Amino acid sequence: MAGKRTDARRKQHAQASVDDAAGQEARAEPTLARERIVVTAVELLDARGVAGLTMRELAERLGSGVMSLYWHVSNKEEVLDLALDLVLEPPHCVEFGNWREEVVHQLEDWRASMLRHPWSVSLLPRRALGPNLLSRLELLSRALSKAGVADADVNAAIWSLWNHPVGATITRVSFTLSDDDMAAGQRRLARGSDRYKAIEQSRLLLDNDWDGAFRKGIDFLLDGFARAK
Amino acid sequence: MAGKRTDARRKQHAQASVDDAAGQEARAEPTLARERIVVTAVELLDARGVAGLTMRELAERLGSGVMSLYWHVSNKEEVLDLALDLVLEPPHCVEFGNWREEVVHQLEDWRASMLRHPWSVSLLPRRALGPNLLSRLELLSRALSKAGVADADVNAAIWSLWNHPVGATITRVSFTLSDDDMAAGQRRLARGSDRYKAIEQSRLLLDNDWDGAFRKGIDFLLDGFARAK
DNA sequence: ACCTGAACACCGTTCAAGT
DNA sequence: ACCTGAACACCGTTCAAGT
Repeated sequence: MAGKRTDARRKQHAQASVDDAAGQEARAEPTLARERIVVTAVELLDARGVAGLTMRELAERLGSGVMSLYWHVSNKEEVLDLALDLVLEPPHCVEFGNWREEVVHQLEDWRASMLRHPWSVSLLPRRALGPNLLSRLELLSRALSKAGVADADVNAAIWSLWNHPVGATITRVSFTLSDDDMAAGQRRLARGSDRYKAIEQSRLLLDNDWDGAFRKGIDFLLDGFARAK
Repeated sequence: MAGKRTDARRKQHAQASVDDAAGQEARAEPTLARERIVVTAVELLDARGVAGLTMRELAERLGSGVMSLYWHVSNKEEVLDLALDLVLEPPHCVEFGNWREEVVHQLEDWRASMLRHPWSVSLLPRRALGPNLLSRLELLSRALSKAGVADADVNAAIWSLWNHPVGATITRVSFTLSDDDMAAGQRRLARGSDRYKAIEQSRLLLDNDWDGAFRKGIDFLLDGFARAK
């Protein structure tokens, strides 16, 4: 969790890690192999999940020896960082008339990106924030700056909006169970039906309009901001 | 991610898995070892994080052979499930006068539990929901039933509240960096200072009043519900 | 009913070489 | 500058036995 983050003994080329955004036009050649690795890693993650990403398997898919990877990449950790970041690329900046639509669009796009690559959400908690995540945060901040939220509340407002897709996607992924698990869950609910009375009554776990609930959640927040104004 | 969830070839005693809530008073003896394992697993996770939890290390801490664990537990996966669930035990039901305080209390307690065991939040996405998580969902549903939210919105309201601590805790954990990372992040921001103008200006990443922002987020949502009523 | 050690099929990564 | 295979120190888990 904490880990050894001090990568002083990094190979020189590794300045071009997730960390830096500048200077990406120069020396495009060596970066190419790096990109191939990351793209293939994403494919592998899509196909086999986090547990399926193995340096050995990754190398095989690339038709190279395992250790060749380590010239382009310092770690398996770094492969995960890069794969996560690749998948979270923000949308090209669309200009909407009103800031409300802009916020909704940004958050829905983010959620959609994560749902397209369900492993990404499980990597979110333990990875440092990559540049693409930072860019999204920046875009969100800008959109919200037009909303006229009180100065004292604006940061809290940004974080609340930010947390919504994160939480919603995790919830969605962890509550989307195999049919077996679903059946087991139903049985569990039925067994202790007094314990989970409210859940059963509201059909909370069966009413799976995740998209609608997500959208409504954004609206609740935005309405809440308006009221706090 | 998908994985082999069909545990037909489970040892008999393993009916007493996370799944079931009934029949926990009978035959307390064998369960004791199970509990010891889980408690020790939590200690180990607290000390060394997810990567530090090893069946071998766990056995050593318990003073037993590695394979002894497998009589009480079918998997490392199951150890993680049980550890997660143990840590998410809901608070004893306190009766508040108003539902608003009740909701706030529940969500703050949940967040605090996760922050006490930061590894728990990284396990949330990939584990099925244990009984304690379900209980929390039930308690939240009940508290909110007194809020008078429109029928069509009540489930979306519950999910929005539910997602808030999940997202907030993940954000808090992944933005709480080592000092090294913090410095690196600052440098990154400074370098592309036009790219991250809004973030810098609002001092979003430096203003680390996480508790306050979390609480305000709840209020935004609750105010949003009131408006949608 | 409960515990065990040996063994298997994997991991990520170091190192010393190759071209 | 880029790639490689052998080797090391780990993993989780199966199996066949022990008590």
